[in-house]
Amino acid sequence: MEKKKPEGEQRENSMANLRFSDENPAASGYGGGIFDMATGACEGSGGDKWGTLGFMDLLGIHQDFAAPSLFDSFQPPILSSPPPPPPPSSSELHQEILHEIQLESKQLIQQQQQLQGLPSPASTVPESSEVLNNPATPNSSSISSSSNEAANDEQTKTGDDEEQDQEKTKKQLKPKKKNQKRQREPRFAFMTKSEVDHLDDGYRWRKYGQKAVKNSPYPRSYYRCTTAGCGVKKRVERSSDDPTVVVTTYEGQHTHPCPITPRGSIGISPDSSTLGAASAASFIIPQPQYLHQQQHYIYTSSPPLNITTATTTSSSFINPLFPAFLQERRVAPPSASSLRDHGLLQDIVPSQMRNEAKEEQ
DNA sequence: CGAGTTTGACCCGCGC
DNA sequence: GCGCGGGTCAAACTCG
Repeated sequence: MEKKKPEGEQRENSMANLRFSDENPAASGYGGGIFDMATGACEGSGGDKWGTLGFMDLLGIHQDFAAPSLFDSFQPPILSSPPPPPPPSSSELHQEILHEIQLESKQLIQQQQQLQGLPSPASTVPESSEVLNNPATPNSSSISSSSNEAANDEQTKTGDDEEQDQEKTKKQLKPKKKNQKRQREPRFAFMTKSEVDHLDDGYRWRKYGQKAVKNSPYPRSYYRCTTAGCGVKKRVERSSDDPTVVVTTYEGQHTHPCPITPRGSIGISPDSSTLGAASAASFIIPQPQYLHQQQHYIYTSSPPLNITTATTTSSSFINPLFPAFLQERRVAPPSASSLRDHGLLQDIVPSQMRNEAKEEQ
């Protein structure tokens, strides 16, 4: 069995050059920007709005949880028009991300169309978000998580299942209801220029799988938050185009304060029930130990945020998926108009960054 | 001994 | 319908 490098050794360079990108900026009005930790300056579209923020600020030192009313203002991913095709010059990694974005957007839209008539602003929050944001309300109709499915299975499993059970023991079957699509939870992805695969974000993760990634020599690792009741997952993979870039995708929201960060409770109501009920932005990325390093960010989110105007008031924009360290400072998205003029990928990855990636190859 | 990792097998969704 | 690839499970294993 292969031995991992000591964690401490890995962390030394962790999160150097973080990048965040919106997974569907075309729909959300969000675009990428590179945040330079060393200078505090921001590059790329909308960078000026980032420029005044320090990294510690971004990481949510001044966290205050969003009130439900703020969440109500969150717009669902409704695309008025199909997203533009990715530019032909896109890297494979970015194309993959885009593909995922588009798929998820499509699925979410379909779900909304099916499950909702005329969505009101409050009800248009993607149901997948409700799942996450309401962990304490198992009666929520939107919940289709495995626990609920398991409960359903328990109820539906009776007589003729006994024979099947024997087969299942061998097949590791975890029967799922047909016609009940497995819902994808909201995602937040970011790219990290780092030598370390698994970034220490302060939460405790347990690796539950690893898969080889097609067209990439680097495997993708799957992690789950080890905190009981917290179903947050994250995928970590290294870009095949630029091995120095690690793509970390978070899925779900933490329902608990950061367990290992001394200041993990900063701004976080210790009452997790409050978080759940209010769909509070519990996606807290704590203060890592490597803040002194120069870091670049591109933020991403999924499902996409439908920021319909470029001037979406940063104070009212609270996405339950969006990391609190970005929300808390009301980080305003870059100009949406600048995003619509380009392909999705260009929105996700600022041109400068893409140039960087090319140069590095 | 508990927690975390590895790894092969399995399930499922999607594209062809 | 089939194959592929992504995602997950769980037994075996390692480590502290």
